[in-house]
Amino acid sequence: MSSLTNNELDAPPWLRVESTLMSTARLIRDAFDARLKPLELNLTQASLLAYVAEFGATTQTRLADQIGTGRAAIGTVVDGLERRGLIERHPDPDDRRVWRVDVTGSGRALAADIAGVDEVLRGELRHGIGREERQALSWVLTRLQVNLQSAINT
Amino acid sequence: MSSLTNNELDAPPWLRVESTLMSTARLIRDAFDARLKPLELNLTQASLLAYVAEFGATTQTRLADQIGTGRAAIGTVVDGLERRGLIERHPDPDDRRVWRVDVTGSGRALAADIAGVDEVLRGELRHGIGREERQALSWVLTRLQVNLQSAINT
DNA sequence: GCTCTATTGTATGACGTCGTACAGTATGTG
DNA sequence: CACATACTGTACGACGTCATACAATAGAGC
Repeated sequence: MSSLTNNELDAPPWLRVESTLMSTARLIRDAFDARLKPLELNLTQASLLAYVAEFGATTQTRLADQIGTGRAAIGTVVDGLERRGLIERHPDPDDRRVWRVDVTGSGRALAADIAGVDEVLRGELRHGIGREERQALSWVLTRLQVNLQSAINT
Repeated sequence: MSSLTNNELDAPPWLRVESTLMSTARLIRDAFDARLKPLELNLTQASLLAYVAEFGATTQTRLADQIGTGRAAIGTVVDGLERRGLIERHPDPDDRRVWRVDVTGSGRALAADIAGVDEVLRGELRHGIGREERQALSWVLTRLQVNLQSAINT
């Protein structure tokens, strides 16, 4: 069951806040996956479906950028959701290379469930964390991303 | 190239701070992997090696708990590092089920390089982020983990 | 119009991790 | 001592993602 990860005491000293952040990210994925399991979706599939339901017919490359995964991976995700009849690929009249990925009726219904799951879970995650703390978190994360980005490009 | 992930504007509204956190975690892994590449190590391998170098002969299950991955996966990581002569498996005189994973001479040398890489990179990541901000970040993350843990067990 | 470059989606093989099942061993209980 | 239960490391199959290479198509420059 591993109670939290005991990051403060005997974690390898060369990974502290960073490792806490990464284990938190894993827990977020686990929590969403657990809540989405009744819908037979994982977080990636749910993100894709929700995005298409929200913004309408979308290119796969755009989806890949939004979800944060490669184009190849998105292709298989789209395949799966399409097989289940949740989305459809329509040809784009203006660009014959691309598919316009759009949500179907049952897909839209499922997207509503996803939104419900999401709202409930995110409510739970806010317990004991004030608005200004969340904003501070967001700010530090953004700043961290800037530093990380320039660290990677070196 | 994707500049940062533009999470504030057109990210799916049902994922905000959480998605920022997850993409930050991915960037952390990427940054460490990039810096560790000259040593031909990824973050998991480096964590394992550094931990053993720091705390001495260690059980694989303990390593799995510390690194935050399953026992099966740790086994293959240990295999790889052992093949490269960086660590050794010694039988435990008191418990014939377990291996005592210990670092070799060359492993210890490489662990020193890892520590150097780590210190440099974490220094870069601190740019523009004050001590109290880092502490606040750590606090919120810990609190988030508590909420996540109880969300998962439901 | 033609040519060169960029972009889209896909196929393929690889990697890292997971979940499960398993044999070997330890530990507690009668 | 015998037995049941718990734990360690491993084998195996599965999944999700990645990197690369590719054909088809678009767009820019001549």
